[in-house]
Amino acid sequence: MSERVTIDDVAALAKVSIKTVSRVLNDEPNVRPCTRQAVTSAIERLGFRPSRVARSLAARRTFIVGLFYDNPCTHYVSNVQEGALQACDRRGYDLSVHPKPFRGVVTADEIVELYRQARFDGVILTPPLADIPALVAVLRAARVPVVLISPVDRGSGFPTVGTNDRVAAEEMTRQLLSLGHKKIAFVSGHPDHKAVGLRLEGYRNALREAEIVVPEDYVVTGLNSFESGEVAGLKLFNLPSPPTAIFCANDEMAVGVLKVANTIGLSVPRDVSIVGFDNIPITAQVWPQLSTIQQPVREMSERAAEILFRRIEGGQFESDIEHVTIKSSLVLRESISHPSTNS
Amino acid sequence: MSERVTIDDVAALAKVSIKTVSRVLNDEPNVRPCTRQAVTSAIERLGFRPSRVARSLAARRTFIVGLFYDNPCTHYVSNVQEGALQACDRRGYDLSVHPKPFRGVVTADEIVELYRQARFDGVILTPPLADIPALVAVLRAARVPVVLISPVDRGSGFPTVGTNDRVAAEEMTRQLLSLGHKKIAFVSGHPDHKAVGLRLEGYRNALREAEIVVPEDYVVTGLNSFESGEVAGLKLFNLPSPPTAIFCANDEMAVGVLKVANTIGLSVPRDVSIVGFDNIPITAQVWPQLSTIQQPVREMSERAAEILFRRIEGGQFESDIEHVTIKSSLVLRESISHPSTNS
DNA sequence: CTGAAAGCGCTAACAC
DNA sequence: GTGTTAGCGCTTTCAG
Repeated sequence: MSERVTIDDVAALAKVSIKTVSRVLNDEPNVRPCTRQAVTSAIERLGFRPSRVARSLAARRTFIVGLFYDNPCTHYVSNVQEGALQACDRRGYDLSVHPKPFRGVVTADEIVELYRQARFDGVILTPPLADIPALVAVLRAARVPVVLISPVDRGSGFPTVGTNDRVAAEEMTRQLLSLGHKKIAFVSGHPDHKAVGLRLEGYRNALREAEIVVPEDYVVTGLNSFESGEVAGLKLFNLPSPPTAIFCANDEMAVGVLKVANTIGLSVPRDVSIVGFDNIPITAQVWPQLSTIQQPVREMSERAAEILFRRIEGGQFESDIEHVTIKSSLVLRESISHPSTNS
Repeated sequence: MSERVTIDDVAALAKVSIKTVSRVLNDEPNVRPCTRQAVTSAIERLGFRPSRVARSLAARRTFIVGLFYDNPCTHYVSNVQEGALQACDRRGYDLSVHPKPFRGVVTADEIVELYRQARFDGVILTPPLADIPALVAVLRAARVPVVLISPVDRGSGFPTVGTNDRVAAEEMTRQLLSLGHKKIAFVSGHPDHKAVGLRLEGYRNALREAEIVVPEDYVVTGLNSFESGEVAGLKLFNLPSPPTAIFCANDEMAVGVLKVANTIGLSVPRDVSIVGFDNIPITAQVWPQLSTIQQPVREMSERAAEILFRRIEGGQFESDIEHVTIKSSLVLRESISHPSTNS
């Protein structure tokens, strides 16, 4: 009822030792049902809530995991958070979120610092932070329990969860090929993001497989932003022989390309097909709706959190490092069709 | 260097008492410069980092504030988080984020529970949670230090930061009137959101001021979502005498209306002007770009956090309750023009 | 099955 | 200026 009820108050009321109360709180065995009952009702009557702070100090575990990110895409971040939060909820952990602007090695030290001061039980890293070998190396050296969300699953020494960016990009490219497109361009993304690099690879693989040679000016580099998509689109549409389909490494750029197409009077998909990657909400709200690839971001971060919990709780015994891949899938909507005959 | 360096190790190395180390750590006065120097270098040499957990337990303060929200809009939430995070960073606080699906009073108890177990120093509430009197009342009864982000600034007993929704909506409506529109419709939002209610009031005020009577079927109710905007738009366009301008209580619905307009072959703004509210990124990425109202969400939550810190640190003396309003402003873009003569 | 005692690593009074 | 002594509210040996 009143302000500060402690475990001692409960023990006194239940006429047991604080150790017994502690046992009940932590669902430990070796407590007689009737004792347990007495403790429970004392807790109830006093409105006792154990202090996480005190528990953390004594148990030397905070039940807090740190989530570090540096990603300009709101939807990506928000999905990562939701997934992690959900997993945390289930397991009684708290999440501490930390947007860290990418500044190379400095950031790594900041993360270690926070890990040590705040005594996180573990840390989750998302791209592009998870893609920076130097940063990851510092965390390893500091023996921080980390799980990475990253398409790169080798050599980090940490468990990783990712998706099959390359294969999904291959599939989407094949989809365009199967519609009859031969002049397919690609707007690649920010060089720091490994994932978008893999998407470019997938695109190239599929075209090679179809024995189509891509003129180099069909591959333009964007920066993952809407604006960079506009620039890229303009460049492609002004080519002497413009493409009939444009595959963008992410949705924001695809929307940029779409807008430019509309602005200069091209009709989508009649004059040009456009596809993106990520399936952010806007792809379903523009006109025409964009075809894209659904990335299972929530599931990925949920999974990452679960792996982290297992390692935390498994202690040092869980030494094998797992790499999980969760599949992305095509979302086909209005923005694609057969190429028009006059192209 | 090694795993667990404590304040005792530092004290031993610096040949002082732990209290002196503590003084240095907390920048307290009454330490001779040379002693301070000795401590500092001992800290440096040992790589000591004070445990926040231990500090929290001893000081009976966690330096953590809880942020509770239940808002479907990703951009809103993300801006609130960023603002709060920034304020926290500056003042050495941590933020603990908690998406709480609105389930009436149950949620209030959950918040109190978390506050007591996690020992937050304070709590920030955003709409629509902050708009629920019953919920707020429970927090008051539990004596939780709270700051609300809410357009309603009276009677809660807590400090509040909000924006001038009604006045901004009045201005936007006047803007449409000044372009010559007389048939202006309004798509209102979810009834649980007080802010969108105020926007409707602003719309009505401006029309009353202009002595224009609005037919009741010009005001339709949406649910703040894109889809509900589509439905609302369809309804309005099918009216015997359709409006020449549509004001939506938020941007998502405005985008829905815009999409429907495009789909049924109306040209915006030639056939109909459309405006939204919030200035989310998509408004600048659709074609034509939407006029809207810029809500200073980041600044609001930053301010809310600062007020909370002041109250936490000011103890019980800071008893006056402040209500801060940060102005919203019009963002005029392509989606509005004079009504065409044939309407 | 249960309890006594000893911390966890820091801050807070109050001496000196 | 600085140190001593108590805690903060739990978990954890280790006896019983």
